[in-house]
Amino acid sequence: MEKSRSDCPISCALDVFGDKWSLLIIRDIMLRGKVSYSEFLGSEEKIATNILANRLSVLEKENILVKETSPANRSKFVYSLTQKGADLLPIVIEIMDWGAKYNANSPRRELGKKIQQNKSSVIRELSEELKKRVK
Amino acid sequence: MEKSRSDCPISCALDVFGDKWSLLIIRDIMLRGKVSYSEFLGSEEKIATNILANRLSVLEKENILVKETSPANRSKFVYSLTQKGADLLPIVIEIMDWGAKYNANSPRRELGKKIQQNKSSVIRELSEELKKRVK
DNA sequence: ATAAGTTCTTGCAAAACGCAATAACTATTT
DNA sequence: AAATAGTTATTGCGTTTTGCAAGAACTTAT
Repeated sequence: MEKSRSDCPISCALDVFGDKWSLLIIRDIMLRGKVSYSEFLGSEEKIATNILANRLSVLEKENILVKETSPANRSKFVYSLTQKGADLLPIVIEIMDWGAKYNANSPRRELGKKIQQNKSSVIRELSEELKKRVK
Repeated sequence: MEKSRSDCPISCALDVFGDKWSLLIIRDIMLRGKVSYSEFLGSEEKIATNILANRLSVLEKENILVKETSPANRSKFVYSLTQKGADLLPIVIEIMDWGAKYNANSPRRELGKKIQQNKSSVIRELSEELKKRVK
């Protein structure tokens, strides 16, 4: 059993994804269609390989991600969200909205504007999409 | 200017509060009526004094918190949320909901149950409350 | 003066991070 | 079956951040 700092749900959640990288991996899977180690490595934030390997193993252990061999290429692995992982969607969307609102260098693109106009419908629709590929 | 990893709003947001402690301080102010250094130190998660001092200065520099001398006790400081800080409320509430849903040791109390029943009304009402004491 | 309360700094050891190199594994090519 | 290429890690090492204990700086109360 891992040590948790307290029973506060916020504290427990931060014990899992309270760092600078975990939610970016979640974002890549959730919003950018990325599924593999090399695709995560390619993201603009340039996560280091050892950090990526560590986060993937933590997220898998926490049952947020599932790792499977790719059906197309059997030397490749594919990472998918579980329902627990897909349920992070509202958090990711809220963070995206706040970040876009308060960072001048983060212009809102299609999704960002849609969030601004009707956040709950974005969450509802993306949630349906995610449901189709949840493991 | 601080180095930001990318212009992605999620990445920029995590550059600010993507750690295990910042959102717990925000929680204390937002939901628990805490306002002072010693009150933050007293929280059950037991943040270290140097980490607390560092996080408070970062959050102040990022214009999420404002530090003022207490009107009641002039040897004391009081930390308040800015509008930018108060706008973190939806994120905090969503994290709280997710944490309560997936952590068996986080029983839902009054607020947790209210979030489960009608999340958007909780956010709306608390947002109004916060607006009254925003700096 | 002394004591007590509050906020913050310093020193030091431990853990996490960042970067480069390279290993392990599978599939493909020669 | 040897060599090559692609994917997913692991290792080593130096830097940064964290965690913990001690105590300093400041204000107020006695």
